[in-house]
Amino acid sequence: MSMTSESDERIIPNNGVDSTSVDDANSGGNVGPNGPLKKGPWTSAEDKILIEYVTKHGEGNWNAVQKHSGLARCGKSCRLRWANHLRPDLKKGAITSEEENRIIELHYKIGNKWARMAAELPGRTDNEIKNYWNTRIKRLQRAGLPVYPPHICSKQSSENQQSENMNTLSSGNVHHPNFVPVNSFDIPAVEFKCLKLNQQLYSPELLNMPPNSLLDIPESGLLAEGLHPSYPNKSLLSTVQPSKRLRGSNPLFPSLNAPIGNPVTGGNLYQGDGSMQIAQSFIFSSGYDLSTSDHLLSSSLLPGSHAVLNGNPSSEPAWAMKLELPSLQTQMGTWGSPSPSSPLPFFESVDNLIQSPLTEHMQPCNLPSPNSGLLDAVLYESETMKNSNNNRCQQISSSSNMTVDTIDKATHDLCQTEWEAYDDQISPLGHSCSSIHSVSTPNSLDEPHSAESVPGCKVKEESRNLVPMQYNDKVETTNEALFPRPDFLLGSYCFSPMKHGTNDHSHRKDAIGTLLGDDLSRDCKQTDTGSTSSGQVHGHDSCAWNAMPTI
DNA sequence: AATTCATACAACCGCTCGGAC
DNA sequence: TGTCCGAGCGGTTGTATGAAT
Repeated sequence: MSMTSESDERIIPNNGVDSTSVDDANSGGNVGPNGPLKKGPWTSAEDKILIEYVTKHGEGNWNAVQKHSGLARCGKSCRLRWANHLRPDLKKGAITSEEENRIIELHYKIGNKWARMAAELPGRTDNEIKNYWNTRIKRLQRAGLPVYPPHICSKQSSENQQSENMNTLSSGNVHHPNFVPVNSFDIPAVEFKCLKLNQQLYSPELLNMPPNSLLDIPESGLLAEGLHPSYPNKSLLSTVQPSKRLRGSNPLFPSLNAPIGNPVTGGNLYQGDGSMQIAQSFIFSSGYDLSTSDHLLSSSLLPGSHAVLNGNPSSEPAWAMKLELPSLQTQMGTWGSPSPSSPLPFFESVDNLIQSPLTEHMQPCNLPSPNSGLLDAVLYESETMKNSNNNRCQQISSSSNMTVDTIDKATHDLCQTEWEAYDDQISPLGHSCSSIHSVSTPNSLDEPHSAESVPGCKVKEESRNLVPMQYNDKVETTNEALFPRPDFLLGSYCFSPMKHGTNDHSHRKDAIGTLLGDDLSRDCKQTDTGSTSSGQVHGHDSCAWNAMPTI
């Protein structure tokens, strides 16, 4: 566009006001050492200065640019300008059809993760892709066309089908030739235990649905609960991503960087990214070939869960929602359902999801991680000790003594209740989220029923409260609820060696100390103060934990 | 020719994260 | 351990451009 990089004798815009003056006027109090920081379009002179600076000093330390080069631009602006326009490796010109297909495919899989999409498209920037996508979405929406071409969907569906035959991946066998554990450690089985659960939760009907139809399924309930929010994904990613950081898009479990199921507000509706991206990011960051990664990915996760907001009880028409939604809503209307506005097919599937016999899904969760067996054993022992000592907690959690059958029944009742209550919701989609969420995740402190709602295992309340997630204080509350299982914690530890820092060790010490009883009183206290709901979930977690070999 | 509208894209903004201190 | 700051991401806004009326 001509708006950038005119000569220093800038073309005066239509409004007759010199843009330089405008920029200066808009600088809005941002004052650098060289005067007010300029905003607005870059001039070629500024570009030149920036290029020279970067050539000389390299990328990074952007805030130093204005100091050393005299450029009246903030570091942020410099970085953006360089990344989006001045980088020598940028590919100019229109998006090619191949690139377009790739973008569509990637968006189908990972949603609005522009930076990661850009990483998959050499020479293209996240901004470029984002703009392209947004305009494309608008165009398609206006035309009433599907966002994702059928061939993309069919491809994904077929891959999903194929992936069903790859259960071994989800049972801890992650030794795919292309799946090279970074830093010479295996992927913790805890991760794949949960993946397996998810895989089984995803019925074929669900798999064949447009992926975004599943957006209601909270990641926290289907996958994230087995994962640690502060996974040292960055290190993993760094093996394939030279860039310093692709925050959000890169994290191995990006969704977990964000609050999952805010226990106070009753659930973060924006948590939708994760169930898909957890694995996707993992695949990406593991250097796993995308074409093959689909198997792994699909075996555990459905693509398209990126589209968030599905829980938003909005009464607006689907197309009126945020851009990311079309991938959910419009797909439903376009391909999935004869009635574009009807969510019924989706709910039918979700209903199956909830009503399906989770008990059997829990069974495979019992295999200890091949590489964490010792720690698991230690933790299990600590758990056993705790069981004997922590009667008070057990009393508080009366559900701890529930039998499997009892819990199954309770769960069934809960599901019934939830789905009956759905009638009262403005948005059934939104409630579908909360319904599943209530079964699978602790999204609210005032849902004690959920704690006992998970079938398939005896719930060990104390185990749920066992781990004080000090790993990441920002999600501590959530973590306590979502990742209470010791072997889950260990799962995070299995990754910890990759996280360079002093905290890992201390975290490990803290957690193990906790597991060995340091926090018994805390556990009880938490339970007393309503954290009973913190365990309202994770039936499979508890199951896996419960089913661990007794020492 | 003037106006309106849609499109494309650059740039900004708010937020989060991780590292340094 | 907490705070600060740099870096980066995703969403949004602003604006030039072209087509349609």
